[in-house]
Amino acid sequence: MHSPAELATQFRSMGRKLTPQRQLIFSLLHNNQSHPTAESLYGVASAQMPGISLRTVYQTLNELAEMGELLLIDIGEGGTRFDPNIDEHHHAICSDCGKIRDVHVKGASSLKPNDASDFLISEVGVVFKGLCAECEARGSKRSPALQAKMNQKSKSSSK
Amino acid sequence: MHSPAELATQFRSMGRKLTPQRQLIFSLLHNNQSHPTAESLYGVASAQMPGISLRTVYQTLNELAEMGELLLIDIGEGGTRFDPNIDEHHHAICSDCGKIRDVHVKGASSLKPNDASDFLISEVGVVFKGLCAECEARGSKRSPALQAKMNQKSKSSSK
DNA sequence: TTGCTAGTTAGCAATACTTGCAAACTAGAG
DNA sequence: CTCTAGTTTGCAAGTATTGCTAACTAGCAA
Repeated sequence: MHSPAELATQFRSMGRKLTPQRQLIFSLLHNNQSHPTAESLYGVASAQMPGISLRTVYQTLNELAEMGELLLIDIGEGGTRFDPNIDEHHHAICSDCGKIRDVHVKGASSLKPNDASDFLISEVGVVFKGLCAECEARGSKRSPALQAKMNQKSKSSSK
Repeated sequence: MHSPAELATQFRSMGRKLTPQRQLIFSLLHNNQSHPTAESLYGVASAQMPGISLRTVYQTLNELAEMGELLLIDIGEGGTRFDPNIDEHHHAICSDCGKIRDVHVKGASSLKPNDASDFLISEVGVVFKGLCAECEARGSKRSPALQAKMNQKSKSSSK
């Protein structure tokens, strides 16, 4: 994502207005590596600007995504995550704490399905699931049942 | 996924009952490559067993997933997709028609993030986005804006 | 075959996430 | 300073999924 200042210019040049709400969201997103959900961003934003609406957060997030300044990640856990990092990268998701980490993968962009030569690839995404360093160190272990349940669709793990 | 007959045995051996509803769902899932949503399966199931409940479809699907007989795929488009193919494989998703295709990728399992050596990988997933042969042939082109919108979170594209 | 009971189903309420809508508001051009 | 197109809010509505529970039934045992 571009810097708040650059985004400001960009917004104006598109006939969009630079409102305090948008400025706040830009700044909260800048250098944000936490892959926040709309809701979590709203939480932080509310602290600094009481009264800001969740609707506005969603709206601005969607606008940024449309402009290609944000990526949307959907890991099937609660809501959509927003990623201000738009360089080519991939994700490592901890199945225990749910944290998502940006990672780089050598050779990822040259991957090809070996049984779908007729598919015109425009984008390749790699997702690693496993344990992050902290959870591994903590010796975190869950019952296979719970683990399975989590891998499927836990709606509340990391909130 | 195992055959309906094998699943029947498996269910019973776990103290679960083999109901007509479950049998129907097993058979609808067997050799199903369409990556259905719960809703779409419900549609087909209803045709053959009027009165079956969507709740039951969800329930059975979740049970199968817990047993490891199904994989859940979440592509951030409408609902969760269920994949009876549980062998190692990956997915190619057409950004135009939304279809998901199972593909195999040589070397995928040996991919590693090159900047997260402390992450303990348990699973690697590769997703290709692009155009399937049909959509490509049809010369399908969408406006960049719409395209962006679709990539984000279209809730109604392929239903 | 019958009866019993643990496991299931159906249906609706409830929840979580996200968007649609309309009225009130405001950034920024002139 | 004015005006207006673009914004923000708050709430209703929509979609996807699960919780709850009364009625039902598969499958065991007699």
